[in-house]
Amino acid sequence: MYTLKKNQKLTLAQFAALAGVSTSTASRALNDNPLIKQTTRDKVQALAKEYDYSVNAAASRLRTQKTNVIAVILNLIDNTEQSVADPFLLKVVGDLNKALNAKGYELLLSNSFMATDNWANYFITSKRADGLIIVGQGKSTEKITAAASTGVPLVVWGDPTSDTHYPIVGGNNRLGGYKATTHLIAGGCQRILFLGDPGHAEMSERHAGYKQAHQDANMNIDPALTMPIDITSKAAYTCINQFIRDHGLAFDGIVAISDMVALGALKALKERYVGIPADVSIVGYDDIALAELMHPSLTTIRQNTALAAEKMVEQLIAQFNHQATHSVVLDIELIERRSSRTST
Amino acid sequence: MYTLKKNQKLTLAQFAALAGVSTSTASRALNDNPLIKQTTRDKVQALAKEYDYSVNAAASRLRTQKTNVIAVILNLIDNTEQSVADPFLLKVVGDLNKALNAKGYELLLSNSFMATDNWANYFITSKRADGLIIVGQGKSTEKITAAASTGVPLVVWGDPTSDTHYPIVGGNNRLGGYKATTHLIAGGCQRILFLGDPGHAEMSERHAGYKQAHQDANMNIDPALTMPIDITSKAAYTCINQFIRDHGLAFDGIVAISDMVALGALKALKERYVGIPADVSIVGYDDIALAELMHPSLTTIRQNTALAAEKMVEQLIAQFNHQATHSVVLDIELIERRSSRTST
DNA sequence: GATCGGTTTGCAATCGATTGCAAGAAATAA
DNA sequence: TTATTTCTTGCAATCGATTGCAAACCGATC
Repeated sequence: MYTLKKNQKLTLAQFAALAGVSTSTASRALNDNPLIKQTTRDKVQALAKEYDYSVNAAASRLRTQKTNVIAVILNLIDNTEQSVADPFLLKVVGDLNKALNAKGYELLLSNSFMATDNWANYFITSKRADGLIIVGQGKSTEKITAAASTGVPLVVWGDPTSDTHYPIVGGNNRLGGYKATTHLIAGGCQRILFLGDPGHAEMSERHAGYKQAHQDANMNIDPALTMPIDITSKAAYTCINQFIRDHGLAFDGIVAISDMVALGALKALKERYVGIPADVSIVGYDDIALAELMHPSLTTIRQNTALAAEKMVEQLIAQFNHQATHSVVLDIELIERRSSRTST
Repeated sequence: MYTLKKNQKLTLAQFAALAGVSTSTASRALNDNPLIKQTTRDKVQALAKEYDYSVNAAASRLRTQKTNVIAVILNLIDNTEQSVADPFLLKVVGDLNKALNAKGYELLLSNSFMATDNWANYFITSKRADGLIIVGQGKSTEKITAAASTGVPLVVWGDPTSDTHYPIVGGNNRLGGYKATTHLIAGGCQRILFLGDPGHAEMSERHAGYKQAHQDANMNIDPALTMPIDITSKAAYTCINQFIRDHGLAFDGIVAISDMVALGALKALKERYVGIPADVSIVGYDDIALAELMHPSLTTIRQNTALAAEKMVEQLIAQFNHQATHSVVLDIELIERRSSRTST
């Protein structure tokens, strides 16, 4: 008994012998196949626990052509260092992990720097995973389009209004940009900086919302206030410093493309003793855990990543079942905190 | 030609036929086996690219009994919500991803909540991964010990001074606690709070450093100043508020167990208009990206996670090669910023 | 032209679980 | 008792790549 437990490499055949059944019965019993009598199933499953037997995943995957693994690819923006350190991205990964596990899938983590260029080939054809979840559209969507065109099941976190043949899950970016800007305008801001690169799909939508908000308020839009920077706090910090050096404090509000960007801006302003929100109001994006901890706490647009993760998994599974899929736009929410003046 | 490319499911046999060689030659050529003539290898590899052929990982794993996958388990502290959102943990994951990829391994992400209780069995025996990297010792090390006792290759991120049969990689926690505390004492602090639960291995070491620093400075240690809280900013926030309500501002320094904890404390203090560092100095731990962005920027103990990740992978690979392994203590570094008074 | 040494290639068994099909057991009907 | 139906179970082929061993090949030497 004991020695058997120690013997790690129980094979299904050996285990079936122990249980006194054939391999087919053993296999079916372990998979709770109703073809097998309930009492037999119970007995076999109990024995499996006792002997620490578990199915060889490699063999099973070879035979069934299913891996129950989903590859999650962090599609970082190429040259920049938005990097794997971005708390928001990692939060998404954490939520995906939870959502996938809930559906019985495992999560294989990759980023766009490693792996090959041919995602479909590397992950799917070679049977490493059953589907792809790509976090971020990057600046170009070439690789994504290429993968999708091979018919590989995939879902993207990005801007859901993009017109694509694959489903995209994301927040309502235009509304987010709109709400953020409107909130600042309501608080009395006249000249609002937009910190983020509109060349990127999601950012472009937010920028559209930013412009819309100006129009609706009959304010004209100064293109010089749109700063196309990388999505990092450092870029924001540098940008604000540079801007003030060049033009003085020629703004009274900031719409930042992420909380990290907002924090970088905040730091630059504080160092110059600019009052927040007295002199400049700031709105971030994402609502990462730290937004609330800042001083002043950061007004921001919250994205519901847990729900997003569920939706992504849902859309992916739909593809496995050959059901129709569609992009999903998630509601966003303005979280008012202390970094912005309240409407008067 | 074109139709062939579209036909996704090329098998090695079919591919070999295309290339005009046997499966064995094809297989060897793809693996750069020197048995095969160089020109043949080149030809086969070129063809593989052209036809988008890649080996079926499931079949390969079944045959070779190697997966080239490492399972990374976030060993969260059970009841609390240190959660997958902790930036430090996720930073470690990001670094591990990089270090593993560099050595040709893929990263399967799990956390202690999912999966089964029997890690060795679930991941290794069932051939899902070749080894385990466990991030965090949790509050009990039962599962780890159980897994290690089966002889499974594993490495732990935790307190390397723990006496174990498996290698642990981690920072010099005692020195970290010591340096943090000494720094505060040098800055004139008299009553220093310790925010973190000494019941946890790493924390216990840091606490030992904290005590040592007091002794070396001939200061006595007030046990009432040690606050055994969860590793979350929220717990810290609550704790500080409670403490001040009960005892007033009966401290002038804080050693926090993580930057997140420090930030929670910081928030509570700022809300009460306590001057940082004028009234209270704070030192965090980890040096997450946000430490620098805080206002005041956070003095903290930096852990070199990138190096740690490399060391962990190294120790794991050593086990694959049946070489001796050992725990690794990494240097830590005090990063002086603005949340603490400088030595006078 | 036969033989030898060395290089290059191919045959066929193997890894372990799954599953279509068919046989065996049990239960019911005639 | 035998025929028929309904449950259960088992046989054996299959998934696709790898690799020990042996065969084929090449040029050179005797």
